[in-house]
Amino acid sequence: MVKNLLRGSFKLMKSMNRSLILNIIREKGPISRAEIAKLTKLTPPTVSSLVKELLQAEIVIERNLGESSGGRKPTLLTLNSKMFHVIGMDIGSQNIKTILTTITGSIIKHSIVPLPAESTRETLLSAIIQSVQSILDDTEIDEEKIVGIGVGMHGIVDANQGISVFAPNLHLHNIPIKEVLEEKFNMIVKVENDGRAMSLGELWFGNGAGIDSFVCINVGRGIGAGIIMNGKLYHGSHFISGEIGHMVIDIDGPKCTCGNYGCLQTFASGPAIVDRVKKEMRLGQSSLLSQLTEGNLDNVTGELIYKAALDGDSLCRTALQQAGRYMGVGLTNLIHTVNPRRIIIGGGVSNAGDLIMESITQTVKQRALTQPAKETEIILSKFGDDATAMGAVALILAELFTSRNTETASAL
Amino acid sequence: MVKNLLRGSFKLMKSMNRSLILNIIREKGPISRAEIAKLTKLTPPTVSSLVKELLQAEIVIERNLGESSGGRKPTLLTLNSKMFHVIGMDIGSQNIKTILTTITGSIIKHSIVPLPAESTRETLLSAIIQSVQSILDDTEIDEEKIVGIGVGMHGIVDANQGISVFAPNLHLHNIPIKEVLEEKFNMIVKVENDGRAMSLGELWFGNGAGIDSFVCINVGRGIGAGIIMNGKLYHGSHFISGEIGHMVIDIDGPKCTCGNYGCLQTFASGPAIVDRVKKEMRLGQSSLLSQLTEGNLDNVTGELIYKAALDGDSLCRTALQQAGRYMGVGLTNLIHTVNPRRIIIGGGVSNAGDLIMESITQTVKQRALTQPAKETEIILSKFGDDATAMGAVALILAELFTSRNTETASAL
DNA sequence: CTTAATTAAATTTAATTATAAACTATTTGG
DNA sequence: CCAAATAGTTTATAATTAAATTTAATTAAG
Repeated sequence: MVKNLLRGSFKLMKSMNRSLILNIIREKGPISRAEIAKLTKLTPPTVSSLVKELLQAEIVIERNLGESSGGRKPTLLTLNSKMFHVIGMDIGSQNIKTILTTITGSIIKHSIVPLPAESTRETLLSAIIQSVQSILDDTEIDEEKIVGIGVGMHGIVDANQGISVFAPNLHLHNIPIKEVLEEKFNMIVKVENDGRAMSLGELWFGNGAGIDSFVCINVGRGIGAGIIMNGKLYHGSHFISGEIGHMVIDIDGPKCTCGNYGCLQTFASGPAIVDRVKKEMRLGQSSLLSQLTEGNLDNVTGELIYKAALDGDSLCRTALQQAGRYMGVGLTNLIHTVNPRRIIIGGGVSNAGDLIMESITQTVKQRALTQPAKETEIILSKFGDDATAMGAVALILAELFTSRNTETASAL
Repeated sequence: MVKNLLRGSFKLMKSMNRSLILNIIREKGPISRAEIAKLTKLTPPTVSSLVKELLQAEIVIERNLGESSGGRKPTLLTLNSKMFHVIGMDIGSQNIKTILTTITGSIIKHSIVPLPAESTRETLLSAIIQSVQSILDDTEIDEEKIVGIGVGMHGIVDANQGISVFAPNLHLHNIPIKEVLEEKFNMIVKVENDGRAMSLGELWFGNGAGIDSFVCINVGRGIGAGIIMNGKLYHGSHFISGEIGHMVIDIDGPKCTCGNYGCLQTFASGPAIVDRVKKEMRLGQSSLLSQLTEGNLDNVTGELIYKAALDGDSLCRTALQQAGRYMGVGLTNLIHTVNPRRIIIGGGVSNAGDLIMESITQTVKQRALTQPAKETEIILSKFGDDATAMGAVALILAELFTSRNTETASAL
C-alpha cells in the first residue's frame, strides 16, 4: 500500500464538492453562489445545484441580499446555525467542563461538574452523563437539533474506539466513553486526547485557522501536543503521538512519574514549577509567596506564583523563566522533528502568559538550526481555559463537514 | 483553510482511478484486469478502458496468460519496464553515488564519483552533471526513455525549489541542483533531503511498503529522519523536519557543531562513536584496535570499530552499546512525538547491525510509555548503502505514479 | 429617462466518465 | 460434449461536471 489512493467515483466527486461548498460557506459566509463558484473554481451550475440540496436539507439558509457593484444583487448564504448544535466536553483531573455551541462555534451554554477526589469507573461515567444531561435540561434547544458530543480527555485515548485507555490523573483504565454516551444519547460521539482535540479546535476556530501545519501544546499537569499536518489531525499508530511531556531532554535528570529520567514534564509542567518554588523556599529563599500562602507551603499554586512574579518576586520570576527555558528546549526538539509552521500554547500554564512565553521564544531563537526555524511563531491559544472544550466541538464539526473520503480500495 | 479540500471533477476522478490501477499493477503485477477490478472495487469496463489507455501509452504491457481455475485464462499485465527508466543520485560528503533503474526499481547501472576534499559550488555541480553523464554514456538505453533524475542530498534541502540550502559536510549554501540538472538534461528532476528520500524509498520498494506511518532514520555523519504519515512524505514548513541529530537529550551534555549542547548527534552518530573510542584509548584503555590501526589513532574508523567489536573487543562493544542506548533514548522521544508504526534504520552506522540494534530496541522497550509503543518495530533498511539512491529513484516514481491531486481550490 | 454595460443566477445543452447489464470468449471438470 | 466458472468486451445508461446561453437585476453614462 503506497499512499492511500482512493477510487474516484461520482459519489466521491459530489461529496467532495459538497463539503467544499459547505466549508466555504462556513468560513467565508455570508457568501453568494457566484462568489463560491469563483473561489472553488466550480462552475455556477454545479454550485447552484449543490446549494439547492443544502437548502432543502436546511443545512444552509438564504439570508439577505448583498451589495451590488452593478448588476443583480447576490443572495447571501450562511449556515443554518439554529438547526444544528454541538456539545463539547473537557474531562480534566478535577472537573468536567461542558459547553453547548452552535454549528459555527458560538458558545450558548457552559457547565462545570466537579469530579470526586477519588474517581472510579462508575463515578466518572455517571459524571460524564450528568454533565450532558444538565446541559440538555437547561436549554430549550430541541435535543434532535444537537448533532453530536465531542469529548477531550486527558491521557491516552483510543480515538477510533472512543475509549480512554489510560487517564493518569484519575488512575483509571479503559473507560468506554463513546459507547456509554452513544447508548444514553442518540448522537454522534467522538472522543479524543485533550491536546489533540485542542489542536483541532485551533484549526477550526482559533489561531490555527488557515495554517496547514502546526502543533498545539497543552501544558497543565502534563504536557501534551496535538499535531496538525496538511490540515489534518495526526494520531500516531498507537495514540501516543504528541506525548512530549515525556520527551527526555536531560538523560541524567530527575526521575519522572513515568519511570524515566529528565522528561520535559519534570521541568516545565505546572506541578514542576510549583515543586521547584517550594523547594527553593524550603531551602530558605525569601519570596512574596510567604505572605500569600500564610507561610504554608501546601498553599503554593501556579496562580499564586504567577501573581507573585507579576509583583516582581524574583524567586517566582526565575522559576517561570527556567521553566520557559526548558520548554524552549523541548519545543526546539519538536521544531527539529516535526517542523511546524506555528506552535500554539494552551492549558493551565498558558495563564502565566508573557512571563513564560518570553523565555520560551528566546530559547528557541537561540537554539533552532536555521533562520526560518528560529522564527517559528509561538503564540498562545485563542480560547484559554476553553481550548479543549472547543476542540471537542471541532471533533464533531470535522465529522460533519468533511466528506468521508474513506471509501478506500480494499486491497492496495 | 481547513483541510486541503479538493474539487471533484472528471479529470480528478479519472486520474485517481488511473493511478490506482497503475499502482496496483506496479505492486501486485503481473495481474489480470479482473483481479484489478476486484481489488480496486472498480467495475470491469472501467478497468478495461483505463488499461487500454495505459497499453496505448506503452506504460503497461500484456505479458502472458495466467492459470485458470475453470474459466477463461486471465491476461496478465505488468509495467513496461523497458520503456521507462529512472536515475537516482545520493550526494554524500565524500562521493556521489548514482544508479540507473527500471521503473520497477531494479538497478541496471551503478556509478560512484568521488568529491574533492574541498568542494566548491562549481566542483560540486560539475561532479553532479558528470555523474549523470557517465551513466548515460555507459548504457544503450535511449535517453528519451529515462524519465527523471531523483537526488538525495544531505543537509537542508528546499524540495520545492530543488535547492540544497545548506550542506554542512561540504560547507556549501544554496546550490540550485534542480535548475542545473533540468537545464542540462531534459528530464523531471526532484531534489530531496537524504533521510526523507530514503524513507520514500523504503515506502516504495523497501521495508516501509504497506506501512502507512513510519520513520526512516539515516545515521551517518549526522542523524536525519524521514517521516511518512498516512502514506505521504512529510516535509515540515521549512524543510527541517526530521533533523533529529540535533534533538537535545542531555541539556548539559557536550557541545555540538550546531552550537547547542547534548544533541543526539554528539552521542550516536558515526563520528561520535569514533571519537568516543579514540578518547578512551588515549586514556589508556586497551583494545584490539591498537593492532588494527597500527597504533595510529587517526586510522580508527567506524568499520574497524565494528570489526573489533565482532571479534569481542570490549571497548568497542561498549562504545556501540552506549551509542545504541543514546539512540534508543532519541527514538523513544520520537515515538512519544510522532508515534510511528515502524522505525527503519539506514546509513553508515546501520552496518554495525545487530550489535547496536540490540541496544536500541532494549532501551526503547525499557523507556516507552505504553505496551504498543514499547513494541514499535525497529528494523534495518532493506537497501543498506543504496538506501538514499533508491529513495532518489522513488522521488521520481512518486511523481509519475501519483495522480497530481494538486488542483486545490484557490481560496479555501 | 433611456440605454449600454455589468454582474448574478438559472437554464439548457454538451461532454465526460463510471456503472450496470448483457454478451462473447475461453477454460475446466465432469 | 456440456455445464459451470472465469475473463474480458460491448452497449446502453446514469451521474455528474463543463460550456454556452438566457434571464434578471442593477448601475452608470449619456
